[in-house]
Amino acid sequence: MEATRIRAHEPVWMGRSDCCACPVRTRALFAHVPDAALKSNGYTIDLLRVRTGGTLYEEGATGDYVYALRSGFVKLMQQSGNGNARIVRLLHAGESAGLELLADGRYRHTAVVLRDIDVCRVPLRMLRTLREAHREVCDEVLRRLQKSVDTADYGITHLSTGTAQARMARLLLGLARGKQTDERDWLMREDIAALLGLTLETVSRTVSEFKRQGLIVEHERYFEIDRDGLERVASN
Amino acid sequence: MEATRIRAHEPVWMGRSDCCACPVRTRALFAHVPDAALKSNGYTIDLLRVRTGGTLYEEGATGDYVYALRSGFVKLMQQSGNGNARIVRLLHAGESAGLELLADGRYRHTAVVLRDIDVCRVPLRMLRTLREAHREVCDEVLRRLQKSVDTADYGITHLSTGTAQARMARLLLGLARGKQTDERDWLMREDIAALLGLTLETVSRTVSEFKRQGLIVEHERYFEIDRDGLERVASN
DNA sequence: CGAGGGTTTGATACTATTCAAGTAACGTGG
DNA sequence: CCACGTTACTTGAATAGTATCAAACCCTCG
Repeated sequence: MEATRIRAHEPVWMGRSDCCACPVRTRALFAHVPDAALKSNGYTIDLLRVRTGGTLYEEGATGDYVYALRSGFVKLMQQSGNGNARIVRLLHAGESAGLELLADGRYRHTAVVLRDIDVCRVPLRMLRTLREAHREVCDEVLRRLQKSVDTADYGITHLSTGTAQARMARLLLGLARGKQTDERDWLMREDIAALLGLTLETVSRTVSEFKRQGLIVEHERYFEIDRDGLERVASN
Repeated sequence: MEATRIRAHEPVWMGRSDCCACPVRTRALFAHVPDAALKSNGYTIDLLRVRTGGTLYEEGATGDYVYALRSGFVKLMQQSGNGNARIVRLLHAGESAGLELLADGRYRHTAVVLRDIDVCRVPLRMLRTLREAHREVCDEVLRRLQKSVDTADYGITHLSTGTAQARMARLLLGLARGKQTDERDWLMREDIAALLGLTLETVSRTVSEFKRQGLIVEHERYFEIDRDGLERVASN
């Protein structure tokens, strides 16, 4: 069953993607490209499904595809000097991965699926072509890169600074909409650790401590949070 | 003399900047824009000089100018949840600051001068105009944003991960060209601390320890470094 | 039922922070 | 020119915070 287990992580071809009928059309990479230009430009976008644990691409590899996430949840990881990898960003539906190919054709991270994804595989050459023909694509790429910068800066300033409790509080506040986290954004302790630059054990202890203090309640795959309480902890 | 001390940090107008004669023309923001388009577009770029300790702009403020650094050294800082600020990036000649205005008109960092700068103050509207007229400007902005992403990711993965010694070693290796750091890139202990997410005292102790181990020799305003030794420390 | 993944907890060692004191170099004003 | 304050840095001692190693727990799944 070795082969089956590996295959479970392989991308599955789900058909040719039709951008014009994309569920996230309005916030997609090609949101402002006319339907006509999308339909006939000589390139095709494939729609792939990748299961939890699968990989889109590896850090340092060259590649010819940029990915646009339709649904699911992905982590972008980088190897630190020593062995342990660090998560630099999390991606949700509507976001894209691998845009760095535009600069020099090489992926910066290893993209690992945290929750089954449907993803559009966009040929780099198609993106280049559309970017040249349509100013709006330029703008959209710029917006996405700026968002990456902002998220990375947030990672430095808020998720890599302060005590374990402060970092954890900020992460929970960032993940939650209202007073609970989305179960689609569930992270295991190990991933939280890689995101905050801590060990799995410290994260586990911090979560336990928050529970004791009544700052969070853990449910099946989401946390119920006390925003005011966590905000106090976050500013320590 | 209070007024004088403040004035010493104020930008000084050095004249109108002539991009066509820019010392860093080939690697400038408008490197690939024809001379003609730069000379007559209705906007002017002023050349300013700001002394060490001066500020280009403040985090959270709206603004109408993007800055292109001709010479000198700048730190981009962000306030963390608690009081202490964190340095997220350092800028050198040829790099630009405030490109995030293109996204939503608001500066993300406080830009503080570490070493006297000459800087071109580019009106945001001029940048927008040239970006629409010249695809190369789009590409140049993209390259710069991608570099920001890369630098920020490096900050997470290498400068905010591991022991104080490992982070410090990576910083020194990053700052040095060959076997010594450039005295134009000199950082005080406090800034190193803000860059690595450590305290000033820890940085001081780490530097002392490196000296004892013969990994570095401190000169007037630069370090002589043992690359192999530091690389060993960096991978701990 | 046994195996493995994800998690918790304890004991201990290590690392970094904090608070405090002190040094050295520099520039300013009396 | 010296006294003084300021800035940058160093060092020590006590403490707080985290990592590490080890053991055990709770599920789920074949």
